[in-house]
Formats: sequence, structure tokens, C-alpha cells
Amino acid sequence: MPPRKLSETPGNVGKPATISEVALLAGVAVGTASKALNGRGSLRPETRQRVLSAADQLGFQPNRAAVTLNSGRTYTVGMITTDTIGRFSIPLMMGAEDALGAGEMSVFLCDARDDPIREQYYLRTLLSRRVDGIIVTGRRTQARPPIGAALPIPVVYAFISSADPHDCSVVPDEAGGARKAVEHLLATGRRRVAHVTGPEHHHSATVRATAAVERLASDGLDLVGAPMFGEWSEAWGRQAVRMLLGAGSPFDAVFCGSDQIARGVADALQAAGRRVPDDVALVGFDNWDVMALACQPPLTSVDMELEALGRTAADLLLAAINGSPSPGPHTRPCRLVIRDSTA
Amino acid sequence: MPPRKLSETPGNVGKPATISEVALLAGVAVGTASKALNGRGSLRPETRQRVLSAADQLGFQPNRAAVTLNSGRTYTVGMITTDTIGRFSIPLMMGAEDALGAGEMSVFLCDARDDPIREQYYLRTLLSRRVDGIIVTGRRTQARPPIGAALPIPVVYAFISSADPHDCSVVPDEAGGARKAVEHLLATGRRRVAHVTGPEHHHSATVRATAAVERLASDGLDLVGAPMFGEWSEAWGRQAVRMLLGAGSPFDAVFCGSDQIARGVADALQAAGRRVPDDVALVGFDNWDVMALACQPPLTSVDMELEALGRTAADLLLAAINGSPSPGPHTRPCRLVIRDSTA
DNA sequence: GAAACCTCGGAAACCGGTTGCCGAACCAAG
DNA sequence: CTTGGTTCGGCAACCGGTTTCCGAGGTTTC
Repeated sequence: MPPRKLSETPGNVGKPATISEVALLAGVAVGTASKALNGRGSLRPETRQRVLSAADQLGFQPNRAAVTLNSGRTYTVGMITTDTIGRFSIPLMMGAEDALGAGEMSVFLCDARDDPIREQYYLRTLLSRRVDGIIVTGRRTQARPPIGAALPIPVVYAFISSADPHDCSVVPDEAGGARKAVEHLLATGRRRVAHVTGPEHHHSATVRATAAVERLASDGLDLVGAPMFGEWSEAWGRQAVRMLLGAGSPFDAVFCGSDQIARGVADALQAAGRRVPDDVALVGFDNWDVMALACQPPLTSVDMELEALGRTAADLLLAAINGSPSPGPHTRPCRLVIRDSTA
Repeated sequence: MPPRKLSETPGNVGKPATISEVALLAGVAVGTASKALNGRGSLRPETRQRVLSAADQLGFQPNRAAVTLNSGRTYTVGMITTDTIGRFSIPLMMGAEDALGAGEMSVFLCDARDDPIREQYYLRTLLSRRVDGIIVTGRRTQARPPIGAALPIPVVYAFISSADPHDCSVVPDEAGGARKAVEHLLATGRRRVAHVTGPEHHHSATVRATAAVERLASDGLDLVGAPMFGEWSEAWGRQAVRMLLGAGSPFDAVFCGSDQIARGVADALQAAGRRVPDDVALVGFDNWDVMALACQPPLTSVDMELEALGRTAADLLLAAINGSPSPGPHTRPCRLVIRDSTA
């Protein structure tokens, strides 16, 4: 990114300059100006310089539509969030936008709002605009039907995955994240671990619960009770603690399916006179700073590294656009962030 | 440059067809096909139909670059978030994207990350892509320097405002929101209101505090103590309550500059044995569902209606693109959402 | 001094649509 | 049969660049 002056006044006003105006000012033909600006052809250095300074003087910026028309490339990708732009989409989008911007790509933002009609509308729009590729993101990790069949451009699914195993999908290793959480609890001496999480029909909830159970089993341990499926809410976390305490089975750790649940659990434990982490250690999921840091005590949590995931998705898309596709599912590790709730 | 693949799949969702292919299939000239598809010129209905079904059969979508090239319009706008995409930008962006999508416009997403260099880079990119207009958003309502001088396309500032009073800015009426909050507390019989808010150097904090003080004064009342400036965090809310209780001045309501602060206040009040709303009524700001609903009790809060604000900004931009600019600042009212914390 | 070779830059085709202009074909009227 | 008016659709210029091809002029070589 070359440092430019903030106000190139002559070029800023009115209509953008065209290459023919540049050529006229430099006293050359249009084609020659094009070569000079792109470092093509063989020109006398002096001529090239004359064109360059004319372009600079006029604040010339090539019209991308014209460039697109004969290169076939738009240097643009579409990003479709299948559901509403939310807490999970944002870091994904930021990571992707970052990686694409570094590759001189611009990003079309499309918010499909869980509506298949809108989704297809945006798909058609993007194809009409001849984007070089598409990233599909969403809130849930569950596999979804491909967004289209036999598309002329590469598509990468980020966070969500495509039901077609040949499609390129980038997903977090949620099971691995859950294992890391359990391992950390075991390493700090906990043996009686309960699990409170979201609804059973939610893919993430079952994957994480299953991984937690299996990891405990490989150390010959059982979960305290069954995995407690409920909602992704603080209220459910509080309620679950009341149920746990009522059941009477002792427990010294709770692994939660989300930070919101964990925070509800923390509040309810405190209200019941149980100390965190002394009596009960607590691990959340998502590493959502708003929850994890405001919780008392601050929450150990599993971070899915969504921004890096978005960046990876963008890199894979760029590679596919440049002719090196990486079909199939790709998994990225989660990271455990240790804070006071398990100290 | 790989050679263009010709139709290998019978599926029409495949590679983009050109208008000349449509014309060939329909047995007409290219220009005629164009007229048929756009309802221009005078064609026999039968001919028009033949072209339309040919286009349908090939899944024809006009190449937007070509359309752009001779209309000069891209049907695209840029959206620059000056700071990181976050909690405030999202509803703004969603609202704007919604309104623009309804107008057949696509949106370029640019995340400037509080970096002026990135901002100018994106501005140049957008201008090079000949977007029809630009929306500038950000996290803070404070006026900022114009993003560029004498730009050839309209610019609308949403949430943040431009320091140039001739620029079109759409901002929430934060002072009005604060007044509504105070009025509601007064209407429910509270007389001793404290105010806990964010840092004094933050524009929103001072605007809201000033409005609250003035509204109380117009009823002949004073704030309990001075406005308490601190951070936008729960921890500060908790600390402020300890300070308030320590100071000894009785209070029956706390108006908070954010929901996060309010939640901290709620927790600390409960820990101190004060009941909400019986002993102390509580009003937050932002109506951030995650905080306002999870708070115990659920929080009365001021909603800045950011999504509607984004929609308004987009509508103003569309109007400006179509030749009817609305320069200067525009203010949109806030809405008070009443919940149990002031019941 | 002539032929071969370079250098440099202009002319024009092309990308994929849109649109103004013009002429062919058809019809009715004189 | 000619004239005038209409209808319909083709031709070609144009949008703003990129790229290929080619030729003018200068230089080298024998």
C-alpha cells in the first residue's frame, strides 16, 4: 500500500479521470498509456514516466468494470451468512475480510437471515456480478445442503460445513476443544465433572457432550449424571445448578457448553455458597470476552479461534480461485484459555 | 488464464451465458436480444418471447461489469466501519444492508479497524470500483473528520457523524433517550437518581449525563452526587455501587450509561441486600438483549434502534444517489424498553 | 551503402452489453 | 402501380480499459 497524500485535490473533484484523458495529457495513445501504467510492453523510461505523472496529476484510478470486462476477474468475493450476522459470524467475517483485503479482494456482504429464498437471491446476485468465489458462513456448525450445484466458481464453507463431502469446509474441532477442557479439569485434580449445555438437537451440543463423555471414559471416569441439555442461556445455567444440587451427587467441576451457561452456573453456585474454583471448577465454551471476563471469577473457556478460521477459509478460497482447490472438510484446533475459574 | 469451459453440464446453473449466445439461440441480433430482455424498442411479442425463453433456457444473467461500463452505475455501495465490526456496527450494517438489498444494491464491506491508513486505502478501493455511494459507520457517536473532501459520490455517516455540518449524518438522539429514561423514573415516583456511566472523554457518556442532569433540573431535582464517570464495564458498575453506598446519600434509582454497567450495578445492589426495583430502580442504555434479558431482574433500557438507523442511512444514501441529497445532521429518536427493573 | 535488426509506440480488435439510427418489409390509400 | 406510413429488427458506435500486431525510424553490420 503506497503512502498517498490525503488530498489529491485535482483528481478528487467531479468525474474520475479515464485512461484516454491520461493519454491525452501525456501525449501518447491510449494503448501506450495502458502499457506504461501496467509495466507492460517496451517503452522508453521517459515516456513511461510522462504517463505515470499524468496519471498521478489526474488522480487516475482504472475503472474496475472495464478491467473486469476483459480479464474476466472481478477481484471480488461474496460472503453469505446463512443466518443473521451475529456473534459467531463477526469474527469469521473479520478474519476472512482481512485475508481477502490483503489479497486486494473486495467483499460483498450478504445476510440471508435463515431464509432460503434470500439465500438463492443473493447467490444469483453474486453470480451475476461474476464474483471470483463465495464464502458461506453461519451460526451453527451442523452440515447444511450445498448452496448450489455445479457452480462455475469455488465455494468455501466456514464454521458451518456442506453436506457434500467434496465441498471445501473449514470447521473448528469442537470435539478436540471439549477434550482439552476435560483434560485441563483432570490435570487440576477434578474427578467429578458435570456437563451443562445447549439443546440436544443442536449439533454443537451433542458433539461437545459426546467428546467430554468419551474423554472422561478414557480415564475410567463417568460424567456426574447425564449431559444436561437445555438452552444456551444463563437462566438454564442457573436452573441446572439447582437441579444438580438437588440431585445430591457431589461434583467438583462443571464443563459448560457455552460461556453464557457457565456464567449462570457461576452465579447460581455462588448463591448456593459454593466457591469457584475452590469447591467447583468451571469451564465455558466460546471464550466470549463479554461473558468470560465479566464472570466472577473470570472464566476458563474454549476458544474456537473463529477469526483464524475465517482467515483460513479465505486463504483456501484464494487458492481455489488461483487453481489449487482443497476440496473436503478441514478442521482447525480449538484453544483452551485458562483463567481463574479453574485456577 | 485457463480457457473458458464450454457447457459440459446440461444444468443451467453452470457457466454464465452471454447475450450473444442468447441471441444466437433465439435467432436474432445481439442488440435485438438486449431490447427484448430490457423491454426496450419495439419488438413483436413473439420475438420478445423467443428471446426470453432462450435466456431462460441458458440461465442468462447479464454481466454486471458490462452493464456498469455503459451506464456508469455499479448498483453497489461501500460500507466502511471506521473501527472494528462490533456490537454497534452489526445492527447498523444489517439495517443498511437490508434497505440497500431491497433497492437491488450490493454492499462492499470494509473494516478499517481504527486505522486511518486502512480507511484511506478502502476509500481509494471503493472509488476505483466506482461505487455509487458510501456509508461510514463506527462505534462512537462523536463527530469525526470527513472521510474525504469533494468526493464524486454521496457519503452518509451513520451513528458517528461528520465534523463537517454539511455532510449527511444520521445519529441517535442520545440526549432524548436519556431524558426518556429519567422521565420514566420520575413517573414511577423516584426522586433520588444516581448516574453511573462510561469515561468522561467519551462523547456518549457526557451527552447522556448532561441530558439526565438537565431533565432532573427541570423538575427541580438534583442528581445524587455528580455523574459517576468510569468504564463501560460490569466491574465499574459494581464498584460504583460500593462508592454510592459508602457515600451514604440515599438513592432510589440508578440510571446507567450502558447495560453492562447496569448489570454490574444490579449484581452489587443484590449483594448489598438492596432489592431491584423495590428499593432501587434501574435503567440501562443500549438495550443489548444479552445483558438486559440475562440481568436479574430484566433491565429497563434505552434502545437506540440502530437497525432502523442503518436503514434510514441507507435510504438517505439511495435518495442522494438518485439526485435528492439531504445534507446536514439527522437525528432519530431512541425508544425506552420497560422491563422489571423499574416495574 | 544496403540489408538486417532493434526500439518504441500507434492502430485496432476485443471483452459484453446498450442504444440510436436506418432500412427492409408490409400495409393501406390514392 | 406508386406513394406514404408503420412496424420490426439489424448494424454499428460506444462505455474504458488490455493486448496483439505491425510499422516507422534509428542503429548495427558487412
